Amino acid sequence: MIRARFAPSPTGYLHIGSARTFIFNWLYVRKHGGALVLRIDDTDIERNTEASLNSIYEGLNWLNLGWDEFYRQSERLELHRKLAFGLLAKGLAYRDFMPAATDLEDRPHGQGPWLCNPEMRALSQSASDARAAAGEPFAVRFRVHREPSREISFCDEVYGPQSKMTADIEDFALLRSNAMPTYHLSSCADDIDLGITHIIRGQDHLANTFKHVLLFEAAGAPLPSFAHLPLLIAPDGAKLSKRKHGPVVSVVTYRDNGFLSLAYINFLCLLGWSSKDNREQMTLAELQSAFGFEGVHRSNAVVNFSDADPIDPKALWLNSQHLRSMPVTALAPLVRRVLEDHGLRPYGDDVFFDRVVDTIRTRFSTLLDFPTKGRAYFADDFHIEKQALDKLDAPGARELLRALADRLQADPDFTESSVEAQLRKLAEERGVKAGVLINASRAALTGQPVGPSAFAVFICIGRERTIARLRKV
RNA sequence: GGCGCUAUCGUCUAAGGGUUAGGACGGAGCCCUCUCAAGGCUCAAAUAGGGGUUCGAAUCCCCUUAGCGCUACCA
Repeated sequence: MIRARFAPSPTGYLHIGSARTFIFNWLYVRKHGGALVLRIDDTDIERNTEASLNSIYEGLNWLNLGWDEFYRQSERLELHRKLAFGLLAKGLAYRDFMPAATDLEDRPHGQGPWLCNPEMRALSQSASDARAAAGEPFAVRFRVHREPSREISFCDEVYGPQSKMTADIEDFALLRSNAMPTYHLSSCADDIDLGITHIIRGQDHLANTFKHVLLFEAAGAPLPSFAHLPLLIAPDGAKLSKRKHGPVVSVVTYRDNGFLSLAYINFLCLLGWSSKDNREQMTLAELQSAFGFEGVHRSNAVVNFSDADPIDPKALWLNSQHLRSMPVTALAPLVRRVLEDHGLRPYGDDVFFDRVVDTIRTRFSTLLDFPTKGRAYFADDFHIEKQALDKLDAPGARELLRALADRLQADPDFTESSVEAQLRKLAEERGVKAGVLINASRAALTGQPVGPSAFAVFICIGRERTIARLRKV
C-alpha cells in the first residue's frame, strides 16, 4: 500500500511549483492505489502564519483533487522531540551550546563546508548533561559519522543512483535552542510515524536527502523511495518568487483569471513531465493512467510569462481546449458562478443555458470571457463595439434589420434553419448579399463584429430579445 | 569556496548509436467561411563549446562554459 505526502509550509500562498508537487503526488497515489497525506510543515513558528495556511487551502481547494489524511506538525512536536532525545541518549546526536550563527559569512569559507563546532561535538556526556541541567540553552545536532568517511547512497526514482561522502555532510540541527524541531527532524520523524512509502518533492531537497537517509537509518526505520521533481523557474532562469515575479507564481491567480482547474492541472503536468506518446491535452483520468516517474525530466522547466504576456500562452491554449471539449454539464455550473460574480443571471431554463454555453464557448478561452465578451447573452445592457457599429451603419442596414424583425415575429418556428431561411429570403428579395444582413444581425444582437454563426446567435439570444434588439438599432 | 544536479527550436518537449532531429504553444502564410475562432495544410525556428570512443554521436566518455540546488537553530 502506497502512502505519499504533500507537506507545504505555511509561509505564503500556494506556489505553482508546490501545486505541481501536490498534483504529482496525487496522480501517483491514485494511479497505484494508496493514501495521500496532507501534512502542514509548520515547525518554524517565526515565519508561519494562519493567513498563509488559509491561502494554501484556498489554492488546494481550487485544484479540487482532495487528500485522504491530514496532520499538522505543530501538533506532533512530542513525537519529533522523542526521536531527537532518543538519538541523543544513544550518542547519535549531541547538544550544541554555541549561539546560532546568524551571519553565514561567520563561517570559515574557502576550504570546504562547515561541518560542526568541534568543541561541542567532542563535549563529554556528563559535561553536556551538567550544562543542560544548569539551564543553558542548546540545539541538538546529528552526529554524522565521519571517521572513516562513509558513502551514503540511495536511488532516486527520477535522478537515479545518488551518493555522497559523510565528509561532505555537516552535523545538521535536529532541535533548535527554543526546543522546536527543525525541518529535517520533524519531516523524517513524521514520515516514519505516518508510514510514508514514497517521498515525492522538489529537487531542492535532493541534496538534503542524504541527511534524511542518515536519520532514517539512525531511527531504525526502512527507507522510503524518493522521487525528486525538477524545479519550475522564471524566464530569467531565477527561482519563481512573488517578490520578483508577482502573482504569476500563485495558483489562485489562475483561478481568478478564469482558468478551469483541470486545464491548469494539465498545464502544470506538462512542465517537467511528458507522456510516452507525447499527448498534451489530457483529462484527469488520462493523466492518472499516463503518469510515471520515467516521464519526469531532470532539468528545470521555465514557466513562460512576460510583462506583455503575464500568463504562459500554452496554459491559455490548454484552457481553451478544455473549455471547448469538456462536458457542457460540467462547465455550465462554473459559468453560472462566474456570471453571478459579475451580477449576471442567465435567461431561460437549464436546457437553454446549456445550449448558450455550448455555443459561445467555441470562441472563448477562459471563464471570464462569459461575463465579458459574452455579456450580450446574459444582459440587455451590453456595449456596442466600434466595428459592430460600422456594420449597422452600412447603407440600409437598420431598415433591413427592422424588416427582418417583422419576418421573425411572423415565424412560428424560430429555429436556426427557419431563421436562416427567413433571412436569406429577405436578402434575396431586397437584392443584398446575405452576408451583409448576417453580419449586421450579429452586431445588433451582441454588439460585436465577431462571434458564433449568426443563426446560432439568434437562438441563443431568444426570440423576444432578438426582435427587440433588431428593432432598437 | 565545497558538494551535488542539469544542458535539443523563443517556451514545453520527442528521438537513449544510423531519422530530412519529430510534435505542441507562440509567430508567418494559405484553405475553409456570414464574422471571428476552431479545424486542415505550409513556412521560419534547436542538439551550449571543445576533445575523444565508433564505420557512424543529440545519444557513450572527458574537459570547458552556463544555469540551478544544497552548504541555516528556513523549508
